[in-house]
Amino acid sequence: MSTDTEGDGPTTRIQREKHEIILEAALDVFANHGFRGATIDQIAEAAGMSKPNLLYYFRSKEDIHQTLIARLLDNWLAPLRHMSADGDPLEEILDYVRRKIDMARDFPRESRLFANEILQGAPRIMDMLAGPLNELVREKTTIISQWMAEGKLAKADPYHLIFSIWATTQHYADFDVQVRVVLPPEHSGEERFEEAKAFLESMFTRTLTP
Amino acid sequence: MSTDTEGDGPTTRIQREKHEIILEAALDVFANHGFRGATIDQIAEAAGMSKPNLLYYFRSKEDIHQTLIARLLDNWLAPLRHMSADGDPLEEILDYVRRKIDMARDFPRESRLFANEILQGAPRIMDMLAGPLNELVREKTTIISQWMAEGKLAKADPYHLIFSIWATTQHYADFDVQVRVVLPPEHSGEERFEEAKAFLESMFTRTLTP
DNA sequence: CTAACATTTTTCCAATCGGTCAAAAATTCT
DNA sequence: AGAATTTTTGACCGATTGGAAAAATGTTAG
Repeated sequence: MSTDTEGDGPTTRIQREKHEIILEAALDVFANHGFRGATIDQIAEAAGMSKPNLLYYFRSKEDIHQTLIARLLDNWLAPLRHMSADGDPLEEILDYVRRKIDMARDFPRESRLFANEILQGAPRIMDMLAGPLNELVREKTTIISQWMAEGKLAKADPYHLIFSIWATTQHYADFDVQVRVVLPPEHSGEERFEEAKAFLESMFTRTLTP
Repeated sequence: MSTDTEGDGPTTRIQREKHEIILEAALDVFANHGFRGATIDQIAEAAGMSKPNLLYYFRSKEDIHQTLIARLLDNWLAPLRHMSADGDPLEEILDYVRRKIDMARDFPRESRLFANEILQGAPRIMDMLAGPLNELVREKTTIISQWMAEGKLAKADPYHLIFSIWATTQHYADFDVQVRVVLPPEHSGEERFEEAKAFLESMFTRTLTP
């Protein structure tokens, strides 16, 4: 029978492998061309198989994309979830910044996939934004506000603080091409992520130190 | 349809008007769907004309897009160009931040057009990035470094400072959907730009005050 | 009015798109 | 081994795409 039914039914070794290969290839293509810009042929070629063969494993282009997005969202919120009310306030936030920079370095395609989705109006993830993300942010901004009220952090709008963390960190993945072209040659190696980390640590420390 | 007014130029008047209408419509479509995701039919419909009629004014979809990009780049670099070595260092930078936020509010489609282009690897504006933009940034980072060396600003990497300004300000245009969904209802009106401005002024002031 | 020109519409086309289907090939099961 | 099942392929389809051609419709100058 076909394997593209939803449930985690009996999947063979080949099926699991091919699914992985396809998703890996699709991540590459979707991240660089967006949903509309990507073609099944492109993904199939990147995955080393024919288009009908790919469609044997996934019902449709949407199906692949949705699977990719669903996987992404888990890891995407992890760093923010990790922020704990029990830790040292500044250190918790700096940790969050560092983790996000690491993600921009280690998973740039995932970041661009997400960025593409938001840019196009987030049609496929609006529920997640309005639901889990909204709630998570509300929860964490509450913690941050608490810290500020207790004098452990300088007062600032916690929502815009989070936006600025998202923006600055994801920028190094989403606008990587621009960053690399603009940076002078002696800084355009992989060390730009460590430089960014240092800069952002300093910026947010100054911003949040009471 | 057509016509009104007599013309000063034999053929230029109507053409200029239609060109404007088309570019305005195309900006809307390109910003929301990307280059590949946009169709000539969509643009034509938004411009209130038929596809062949649109193609009478522009040779191709690329032609429209390139015209749009070329126009954008002028205004895009204007705020950074405006930064002067003669002004008060901190105030020059805060001015830049404010102008960029204003642009995110007043020209979000242009920002998303640009973001789309960079996300896709900047194939059509690589020359501009590697040329004029690179040089402009080099020029301004030199000024900033000078200010820091003179003790007028706290020391920080000027390139990453500029990146953080780009990222935080453009975020409010490019990720507008997310920003609106995440912000609590009482903050999701148009005042979010003023809040952002206040937050970013504070952040960059703290970051750059010696 | 009419000729010259500018604009618009109608019709069409080749390429590409996402996706189907039946049959071949490979694999697994007994 | 052979049967049953899974995987792969090739041939094909309808819809959409960017775009061309040319006729039809204004518009304007003489």
